[in-house]
This record gives sequence, structure tokens and C-alpha cells, in this order.
Amino acid sequence: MTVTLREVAEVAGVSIATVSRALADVGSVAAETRQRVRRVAKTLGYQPNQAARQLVTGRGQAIGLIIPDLQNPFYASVAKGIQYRARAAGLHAIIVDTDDNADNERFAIAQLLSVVDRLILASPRIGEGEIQQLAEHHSVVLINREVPAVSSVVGDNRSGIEQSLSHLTALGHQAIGYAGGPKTSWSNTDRRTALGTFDFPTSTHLIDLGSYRISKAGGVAAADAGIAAGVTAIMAFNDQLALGILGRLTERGIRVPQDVSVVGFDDIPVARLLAPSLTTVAVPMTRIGETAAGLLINGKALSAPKSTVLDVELQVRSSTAPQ
Amino acid sequence: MTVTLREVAEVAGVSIATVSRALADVGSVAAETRQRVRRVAKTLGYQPNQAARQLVTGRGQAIGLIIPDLQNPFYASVAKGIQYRARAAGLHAIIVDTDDNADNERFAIAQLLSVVDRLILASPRIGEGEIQQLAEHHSVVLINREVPAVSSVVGDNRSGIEQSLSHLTALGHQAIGYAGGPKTSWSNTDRRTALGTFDFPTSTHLIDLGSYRISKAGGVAAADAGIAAGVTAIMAFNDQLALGILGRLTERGIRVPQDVSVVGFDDIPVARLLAPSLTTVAVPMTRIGETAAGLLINGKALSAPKSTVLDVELQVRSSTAPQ
DNA sequence: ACATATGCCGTAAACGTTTACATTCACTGC
DNA sequence: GCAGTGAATGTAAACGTTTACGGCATATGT
Repeated sequence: MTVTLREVAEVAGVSIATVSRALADVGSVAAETRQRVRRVAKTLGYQPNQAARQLVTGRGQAIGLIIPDLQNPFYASVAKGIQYRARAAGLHAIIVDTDDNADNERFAIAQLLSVVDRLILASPRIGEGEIQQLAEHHSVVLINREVPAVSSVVGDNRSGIEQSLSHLTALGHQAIGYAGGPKTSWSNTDRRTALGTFDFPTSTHLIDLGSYRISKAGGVAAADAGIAAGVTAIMAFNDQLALGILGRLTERGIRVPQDVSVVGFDDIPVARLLAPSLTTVAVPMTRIGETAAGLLINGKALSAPKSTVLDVELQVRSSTAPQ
Repeated sequence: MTVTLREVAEVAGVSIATVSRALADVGSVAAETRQRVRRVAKTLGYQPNQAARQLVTGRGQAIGLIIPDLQNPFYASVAKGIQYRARAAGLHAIIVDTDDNADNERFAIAQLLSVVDRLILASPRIGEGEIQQLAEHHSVVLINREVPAVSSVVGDNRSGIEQSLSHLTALGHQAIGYAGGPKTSWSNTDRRTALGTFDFPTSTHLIDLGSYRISKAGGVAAADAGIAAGVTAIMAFNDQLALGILGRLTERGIRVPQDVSVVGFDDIPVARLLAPSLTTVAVPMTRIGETAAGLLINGKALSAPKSTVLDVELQVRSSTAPQ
């Protein structure tokens, strides 16, 4: 049924070694022979058996990608970026969704390592030690998390927070609430520390509205907390939380942006579709994916671990207004 | 570095065949031996080489998934469902995003077939003939497309359209516009034909607003077309298009649902987060994925091709109101 | 003309499994 | 006591590739 090297070799009248060399364009093989082999392979519809290839070379044609949640547009975009870069290198992506669960993640990693030796971990929830140990034996690149001695690609959280705060203070907001994300999220703590070191005008104060799950209920709770605290602007951990906040505010008769301004983070595709469209920090999600995959593919990940920080840019839309 | 069957066999004092049998729990092996082998394998940290396994068994540990766009929440959810089911069977999903391009799709299929022999095609854009030919030689399940003699899983488009129309006519709408999706989409044409056979009250008429790309611009154009046509309700091909329409209507000062009602299709996660929250046909996206993966895994896909139609249910929210 | 280099190609080993077949051994029933 | 049975294990082939090695030409240098 399936055509192998042997059959191509027979038809072309050469040995399988020559066929292999001709197709891989490696070693020395006469131009005429190469052409003939190529032609035969094509007409026979030869497709190399990747399992056999991987068995002997030890290096597979796929990279593993572990993400917390495919339904989260952020990770969907990151995954897309990884695919672009991987496809350019003739690789596939094996994606595993962990449902944001550390145990699932551990299991997924173990499973994937029997199939691939190159791994991209997006927002891993497991411990630093585990990650470092993993990185010692395999090619690993992290997304949205920094761990010493391991390659990573992240958005510039500090800059994003600063741009948001500058925007809001410039608009005259003096009571600004921050609705945080899951405590297990590295991005969340990174953004919180950036908040802590921002140089506020003396008249302005930042109010911590707490940490919320990324869900409808989380958005409702965050919005209610913001209203209770009397803030005039809410910065959300990410766009999905901001969406929930937007919905709840409208539900409670509070106008955005006239009464309260809302700023998101990430700039997921729907952010610009909303009414009001969401002011948010645009994170180059796809490019994060491409960069991470690039590190893995060109082997830089192992040889010289490096943390890459990509620029972010505030997109001012209609969910923010002067106070 | 990596531990193989041989090393486990040596340490356990048996042959590799026995180790293989003990671990796979197949054939007959003494209980005491099995235990010892298992223990040794565990302490040595044995991880089977999947490439070798696949090479000899011919069946891999992964299924291929081809989707038009990961960033589309519909497919992200479907992919998640597939993962659930696949994980339960110890399988991985190799996902390829084709950017909704038939050529990319053809290439992706060819590529994937050298790695997997089981394939799920979501909304394939390639021809029926190609699909049927593919299904002859491999296990294939289609999502959101029906092709004779090939297994498929789809949402009940007819029912969804009927529920939407019934809802709108019951609310007193007499000029209802339909904003269609890409012409290449099977779902789109399926929904259109359902529209054509609906039994309208004589006072009501349906207005075709045309076909639109799923983008910001598409939503704008569709909304403008609806306004120009003077409709009081717009049914959108899917939620993303509905989102764009919602945004444009608000932008033009038209209130939803007071002036115009809007109905979506799919019920993607953000639909309920919006203000106004979107009335839409809930398609069991995750379950579609699970079902498709199930067909592939239990081998039903090949032996008895069957089209599975899953129930959909209109979710009435606040984007629709009486006229 | 002979030694040497070089280009082309075939032989064969290796990758780590699974599994058909062979072997051993103890036990059963007569 | 002996053929027959069946359970437990070992032997070895096979899966389809890549690649080190060696052989055989032919070209090159003296």
C-alpha cells in the first residue's frame, strides 16, 4: 500500500542508500541519478515514514506546545504564531491543553517528551525547579514566564503597565483600580510589581481590587469591587476580564467611558469589535509565538538561554475618557 | 542517556520481549515477573520510544487535526473537545492551522499523513472528491461539512435557523435580514438552504444582506447593509460577525435591541460577556470535537461512515427584543 | 605507467519496539 | 511412565530510515 524507499530504489535501479541521499540532497550523488530518483519518487507518490526517520535520527519533525487554555484567545494567537514559524521549518506542532492545571501539565510534559524533544511551555504553572531540570535535558522555551537559565519570550509587562497608567493619569483619573488575574500566573505578579514601582502624581492613588478568575463571575466581582471602591478607572489583568467588567458595568447602569474608564491587556481580536471598543495594551501575541518557535528551531534555546522581551503598545480606543 | 527496553530487561534479568509484554499487559507473563519488570521500569524512568513503537505497529499515538483558524473561538473550542477525548485514549492532537486556504489545507494533509493515519478535518475547503479519496485510504472524520460516504459531525443548522426565525417572528419582527458568511463555507450554504425552506408568516419577509468575511470590515458592511435595507432584526452567520455588526450599529447610534435585534450563531464564550449579551444559537462546540475524536478512536469512522448531527439550542439574551 | 585522489554508489549496521514462533518446563490424564 | 497440554519465556525477524564504511571506477599528478 504505502511506498517505501525500497520500492523507489527498485524502480530507479539503485540502492536505497542512494535514494535516501538523492532525496535528502546530501552526500554525493550524480546529478542525473538524483533527477531520476526524484522523478520516480514523485510518480510513485513516495512519502517518507517519519517514525522510521525519527527512530534513526533521534530528532522528530514536531515540537510540543503546552498551553493552559486553547479557548483563551491569547494562547490561540500564540499557538498560531508558533505554527507559522514551525511550518516554515517543516515542523508540526503538537498542542496539549492543560486546563490550567499543574498536574495535567506535568503529565502532558512527560507524555510529550516521548514524542518530541523540543518543547514550548506557555505560562507554565509548575515549579521553577521542575522547569530548570526539564531544560537541562531538553530544548525548552518559556512563554509568559521567566526562569533563570531558561530561554523565554514575554511581553513587556512593565512598559504596558506604565503606558496604561500614564494614559489614565493624563486623562485626569485619580482613583485607579487594578483588577488582578489568577495568583498562579507569573504575568499577573510581574504586572503587579510593575504597578508597585510606578511613580504616581501625589494626587493619584492606586487601589488593589483583588485577584479574579478569568470568567464571567470574575468580571462581575471585579466590576462590583471597583464600584464599591469608587474608582473612576479600572485596569484589568487581561482583555477577557475587562470584557466581563465592561458587561457588568453596563448591566449596573454605569456608562463606559463617561462614568468609568476601562483598560485591558493583550488586545485580543474581539477587543476592537466591542462597543465601546476596548482601550488595551497590544501584546504581539503571534510574534511571541514565532519568536519562541524560532529560538527552539535554530537551537539558540539550549546553547545560550536568553529572555526575550517584546515591545507592547497601548491602543487607545473608546473605553477610556477624561475624568 | 535515555533508557530503553534492553536496559530494563538486563536489570530485571529477563528478555526484552518479556519486558514489552509485561508493560503492555498482553500475552502471558507470570504475575511476579510482571511486577518486578514494572518496578524496574519505574525506577529506571523508562519511557517508551514512540517512534519505534509506531514504526512496528504502524499506528501512531497522535491524531491529526486540520482547522481553518485557531483564533476563531469556534475551532478553538472544537479543538479542546478533541483533546479531551484524545487524552482519554492516551493520544495527542497534532494541530495544523490552514489560514482558511485550500492549498495550505492540501499541503497540511499530505504532511500530516506521514505522521498520523487518523485525521479530523474541520470545515475543509477542498473538494468532495479529494475528501472521499482521502477517506478511502485513511480514517477521516469531518466537522461542519457533510460528504457522502464519509463520517462527519455537524451542528443542526436547520434547527438553529428555525429557532432563530421562530424567536424573531414571535417577537413581531417582519423585516429580517440574514448576513451570510464566506461562500466557501459549507455551514453557510447549509444555513442558507434552511432559511429558504422556512415557513414564514405572510406578513414577514426575509432579506438577504449578502455574504461577508468574518472580520471587523465584514461586520461593518453587514450592519450598514441591514440599516440600508431597513430591517428590524439581523441574523448573523456566526457570533464573530454578529459582534462586528453590534459594534457598527452602536457606532451609528442605533440601539440594540430597542431599534434592531441581533442574533448570532455558535455561542462562543464572549457572547455572554458582551453588553448587550448576544442572543445566539448555542452549538455544542466542545462536544462536536469529542464526538469526532470518538468516532476516529473507536474505529467507527471507517467501518460505517455516518453523519452525526448534534442538537443546538437558541440562547435568548439581551440583543433581541419585541418590535 | 603508476600511485593517488576523488566522485559515485552499494553494503550493512543501527535506531527501539512488537510479535510470530520456538523452546522449556511443569502438570494433567490415561 | 508417557503423550499431550498450556503457561512462561526467549529468539529473532520485521518495521523504514539514515549513515559510516568500503569498493570501484575514473580522473589527476608525477
